[in-house]
Amino acid sequence: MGRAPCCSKVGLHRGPWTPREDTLLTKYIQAHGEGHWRSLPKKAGLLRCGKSCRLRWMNYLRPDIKRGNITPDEDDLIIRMHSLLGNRWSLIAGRLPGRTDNEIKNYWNTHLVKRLRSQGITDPGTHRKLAEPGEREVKRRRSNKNTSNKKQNKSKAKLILPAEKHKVHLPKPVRFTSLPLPRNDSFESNTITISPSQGRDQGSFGTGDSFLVGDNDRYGLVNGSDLECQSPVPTTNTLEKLYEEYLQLLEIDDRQDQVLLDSFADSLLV
DNA sequence: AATTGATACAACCGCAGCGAA
DNA sequence: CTTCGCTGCGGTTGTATCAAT
Repeated sequence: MGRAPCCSKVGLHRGPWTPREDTLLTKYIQAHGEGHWRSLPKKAGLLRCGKSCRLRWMNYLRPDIKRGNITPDEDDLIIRMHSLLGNRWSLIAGRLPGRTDNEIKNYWNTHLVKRLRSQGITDPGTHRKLAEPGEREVKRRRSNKNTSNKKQNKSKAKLILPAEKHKVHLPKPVRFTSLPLPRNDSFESNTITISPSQGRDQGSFGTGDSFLVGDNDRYGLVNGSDLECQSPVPTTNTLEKLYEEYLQLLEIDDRQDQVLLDSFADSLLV
């Protein structure tokens, strides 16, 4: 049983991506578009698994990714959407322009779970104060992965912490443009110039007409003039729209109509 | 200054869904 | 209808960085 691994792991790079790998991947996708992940690494000259390339692109290199701290509006939206959709991170991410499912998942696990618990919500997974029998779950597939390891125990221990410790983080580099990249399409209108030898200074962030791609000294600068610079942050209007949409859903939720909720969730997939 | 623990997030893993053959 | 391969998703792990001691 068991499928063959997505690719032979022999001789492939793993772990953090280097600026050179990022450049190779970006340039290849600029030229050939997304997709065909399996064959992409070879064609792009990367010693990476296709899956790894896809992940790197989707979560980090895509030009429409917005980096930077989650805003309070986004924060609230994530909580509301999670209460409706559960751990369907990709659906939630789909409603937060520029945010990736991985980012939202991480944010949920590192910030929101703790915060909800500190607010007395003992089960952030269901947003309930007390565990209730027969609670509905929007669980996807896996059911019995009994991987209780030290990490998990550690995480559980963390969740007992009474209050979130507030930390101030430097803003992560921001990618401007929300143009969706059509699959297998070229980047003609989305040219990115990456020069790893330039601007290795986080202080460059947001200054002049250039901004960082990536963090700290690992990545180069992108010339802002080469990009379609659109609002890096959803406008208040956008968020208000989303709020309205979900307030309506909350009304539905009040009626505890799971069928409707599920159909809504399905509609998001369209 | 060194060590230890906590935190954040990038990256990996394995499985399910889906379409093509 | 079945099989196979690719892609996408969510859970989990690894590790760099920061804070506390």
